[in-house]
Amino acid sequence: MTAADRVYAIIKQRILDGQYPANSYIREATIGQELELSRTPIREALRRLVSDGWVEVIPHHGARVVSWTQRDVEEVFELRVLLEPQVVRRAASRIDPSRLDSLGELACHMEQLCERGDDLAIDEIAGLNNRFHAELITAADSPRLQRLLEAIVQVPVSRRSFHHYSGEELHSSMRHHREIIRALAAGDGEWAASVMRAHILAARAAQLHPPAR
Amino acid sequence: MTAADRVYAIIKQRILDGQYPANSYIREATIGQELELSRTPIREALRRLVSDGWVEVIPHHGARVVSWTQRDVEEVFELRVLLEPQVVRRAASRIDPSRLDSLGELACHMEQLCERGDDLAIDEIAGLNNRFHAELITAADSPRLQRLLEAIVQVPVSRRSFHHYSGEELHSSMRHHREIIRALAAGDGEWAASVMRAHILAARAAQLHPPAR
DNA sequence: ACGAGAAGAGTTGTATACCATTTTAGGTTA
DNA sequence: TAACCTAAAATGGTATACAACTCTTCTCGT
Repeated sequence: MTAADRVYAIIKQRILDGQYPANSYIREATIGQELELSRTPIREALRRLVSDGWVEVIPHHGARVVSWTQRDVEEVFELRVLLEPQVVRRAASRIDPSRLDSLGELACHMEQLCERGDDLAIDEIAGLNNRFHAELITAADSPRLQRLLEAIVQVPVSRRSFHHYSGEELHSSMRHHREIIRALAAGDGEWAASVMRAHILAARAAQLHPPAR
Repeated sequence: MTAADRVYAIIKQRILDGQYPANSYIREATIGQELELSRTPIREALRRLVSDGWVEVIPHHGARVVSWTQRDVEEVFELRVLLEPQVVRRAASRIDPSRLDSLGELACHMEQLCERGDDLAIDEIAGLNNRFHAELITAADSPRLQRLLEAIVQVPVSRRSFHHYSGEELHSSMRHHREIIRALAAGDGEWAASVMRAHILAARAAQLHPPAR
């Protein structure tokens, strides 16, 4: 792994952490001094972040962390509704039993955390949920589909999404996981895709129209 | 236009020409000497080509021209079947009359060329067809959808695709264009999406199973 | 003869430097 | 007060030198 790769990962992580807030500028010299690197690998990392849509460049002024509007969130959900069902549609005919098992374990773990229901548990669920989706993408065995999803499913959107869920919505999400596993085990891609579609649309509804609590 | 821009264009052209064959390595120093530039702008051009999917970088080993397998082509069509209908689904409720007019002109122009039927005309049709799809994407007004499509619809796939068409397939493609325009004029996104889906699936069939001629 | 390991060539990765361009802030002047 | 000018600071583009890595090949020991 080269220095530019590391810088890319570090900056991305800091954007996710909120350490680099939206609309803030990332100074090449500043981060270069901090990591004890020259501007060269920093610049390369920033270019990649630009082409991946994490930051935007204002000419002669710098690299600014992009800010997300409501419209951006809607655009992402619109695309996820198309692509994530395709993931499981493919996975249904390709997944092997061992991966089904690990999906089951993830679902089980998430359900247990769901019973606790506190904020920390919800954070953990978010992490496990990401792993769940990542396993599915691997099972789908389509590098391009994976790349597209990674390009649009910015974690800023999904990271704290479960905090928008009501208890009912959270349980519903868990049931979706189980049903997707059953559909995959049955090798039924359309069934799995339908559940996934509902899963994403439910997430969208929770995100866009947070229930009063 | 910077030197890096020129290098980008030159390398891309050479890949299309076959001057840089698939799986061959593009040496930074070699092309640098040839164009009398340092490695810096060449590197930047290569990085851009990587993010556009034309070449891939093996760390410490070099930039290799990507090779397309049958599977890659299938993957791309699978994604286009999902995304391109979404383009027109959105466009149906957003397109304005002037753009409908220019789509009509493009369709008209393509139909005239279609009557000629020689190889040169078919090349021209390919260019106009790209413009047709580009207009639709603009009308869809979704930067992310646009980015995803640009990321997967590599010209190596679409460039010579019309040469695979039989006369019947070519005329069918022209009728699809007209029907998409009618559906958009009617503001019916699902109609337009269905035709587009057929349009892409027809292209896929022509590409994957060339008819005996 | 054969495998392990080292040396070397070739290539990419990074540091540093230079100048141009542009923006911003601050100060000056009418 | 307002317009203008200037200098500082940052990026943008490129060149060059050196460091680090990979792969190949050749040697050496068994």
